[in-house]
Amino acid sequence: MADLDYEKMSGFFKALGNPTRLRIVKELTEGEKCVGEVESSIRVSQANVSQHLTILKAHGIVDCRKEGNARCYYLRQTDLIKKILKLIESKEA
Amino acid sequence: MADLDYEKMSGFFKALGNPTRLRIVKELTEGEKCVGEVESSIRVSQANVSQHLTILKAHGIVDCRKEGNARCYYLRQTDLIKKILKLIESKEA
DNA sequence: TTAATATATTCTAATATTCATATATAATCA
DNA sequence: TGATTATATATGAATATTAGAATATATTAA
Repeated sequence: MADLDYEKMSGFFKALGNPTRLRIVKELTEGEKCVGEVESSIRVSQANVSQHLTILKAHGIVDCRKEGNARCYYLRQTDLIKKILKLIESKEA
Repeated sequence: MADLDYEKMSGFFKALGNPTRLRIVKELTEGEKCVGEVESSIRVSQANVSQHLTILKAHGIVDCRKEGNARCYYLRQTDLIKKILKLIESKEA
């Protein structure tokens, strides 16, 4: 196996290593949502949601598209993310 | 599904969200190693390795046992960790 | 064009992380 | 016992993260 890019790999974990971002990601496993929808479902300020989405996007976890004056965010690799979350959720303490 | 503990889950990701800790974890997927062995394989100072191992232990990722005056660290859930790492490693950019 | 809506960005203060240095502890050996 | 080996912990400086407040931008509606 070739050398792993630990910086990049750890960056992925780091992006998920914040409770608010994890909640956002979990919301998006249900499907694409715009910022306002995420904001109201997790009850975090619009600015903060936007900041976290920017971080998730920078790490390649989400992407977005415009729709009117809204921006719809979605997971880039839904299956991968779902599998990982499932593994962690099933992990006993 | 019951409410998820996002603090705890994100703590798990956060623990893996550092390149040095990820390298340590990767080393331990090969089997139990004592601090000195980890130190020489990843070339990080003893104190720093110890600090990172303490963090990994606090998040339930590793545990350790004494053997003489050495301490052997091992993954608590080897299969789970291996599965997760494999998923991430196979993920395209 | 102006107003309203949706989202992003900038700035700041509080807090957390990281690594290095120095020191402490604990087990083994002579 | 004292010396050595292996590991852990305390401290501090540099840096990063976080959330909130204020403001900016972009799209749509009037």
